[in-house]
Amino acid sequence: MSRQNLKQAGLKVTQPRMKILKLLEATDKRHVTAEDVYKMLLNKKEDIGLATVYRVLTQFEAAGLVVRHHFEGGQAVFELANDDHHDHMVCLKTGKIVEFYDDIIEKRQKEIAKEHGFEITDHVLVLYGNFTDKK
Amino acid sequence: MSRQNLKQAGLKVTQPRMKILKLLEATDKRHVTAEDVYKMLLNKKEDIGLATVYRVLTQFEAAGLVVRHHFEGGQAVFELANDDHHDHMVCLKTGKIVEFYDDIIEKRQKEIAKEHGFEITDHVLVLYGNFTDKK
DNA sequence: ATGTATGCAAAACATTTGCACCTGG
DNA sequence: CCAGGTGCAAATGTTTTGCATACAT
Repeated sequence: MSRQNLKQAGLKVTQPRMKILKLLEATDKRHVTAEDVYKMLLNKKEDIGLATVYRVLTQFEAAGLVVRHHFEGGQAVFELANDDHHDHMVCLKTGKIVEFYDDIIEKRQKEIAKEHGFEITDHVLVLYGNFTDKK
Repeated sequence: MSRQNLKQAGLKVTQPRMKILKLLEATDKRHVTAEDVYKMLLNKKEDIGLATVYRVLTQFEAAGLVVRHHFEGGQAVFELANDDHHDHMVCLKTGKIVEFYDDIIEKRQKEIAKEHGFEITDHVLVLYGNFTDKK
């Protein structure tokens, strides 16, 4: 439950933090910008400043509750962190984002890093393009 | 030769464009920010505005002469485009960037895209971490 | 000549920060 | 009560733009 997540993260359970976390859990958009969150809160008549949204999301990121991505286009997008790692496919036309995970790629990355005496702390794999199928 | 590249790209051969292109070809740093370019030009007593550097780099990108990357940390970095695609390994401590290419990963990306009815126009794979070896 | 490029300063963005006030435990 | 959190406005850092001037063809 949200309240627990915040406490575990060592964050005081305040209204803004609770509201933002719940919103992230409730929304059907897995990937949102700080501005998105801010506007969604405005629509709900919640009175939270944009600066606070940024601060809270940054704290959530530090706590591992959310992941911040820098896809194309200035704004960073945040997604609720779920246990498993995954990469992204971003449609340049519609903005649609699909997540995927591939063991072969993950394994090769580790091998390649080792070959270069490199220790991976994180990685980003994003495919940009567009969906061609019916739907 | 630089002059040709510009003409082929449909860009008028002006001093700023020539100087920036030559600088990119001459420097040993493959990855530079707009600010880097601007400062390098200042050091050479070339009088080119930062705005022009941005404009020119953006045109070069559109022309396929350079590639723009958004690694961690606000600024975009540009690299001279050479025929072959490659991915990057970025050291979070030193900023060192190593390029690599792996057929297995490239192939899997295409397969995965196909599985999702997705047409890749571009992709980004960056490993963040740090080099552990001697050097 | 003449349409395009440039330089400068100002604007535009996304994000961060300073500070007085509010709030959770 | 009191450290920490919040809102607002102002600051920041990067990139873009408007406009008068300069340049390439």
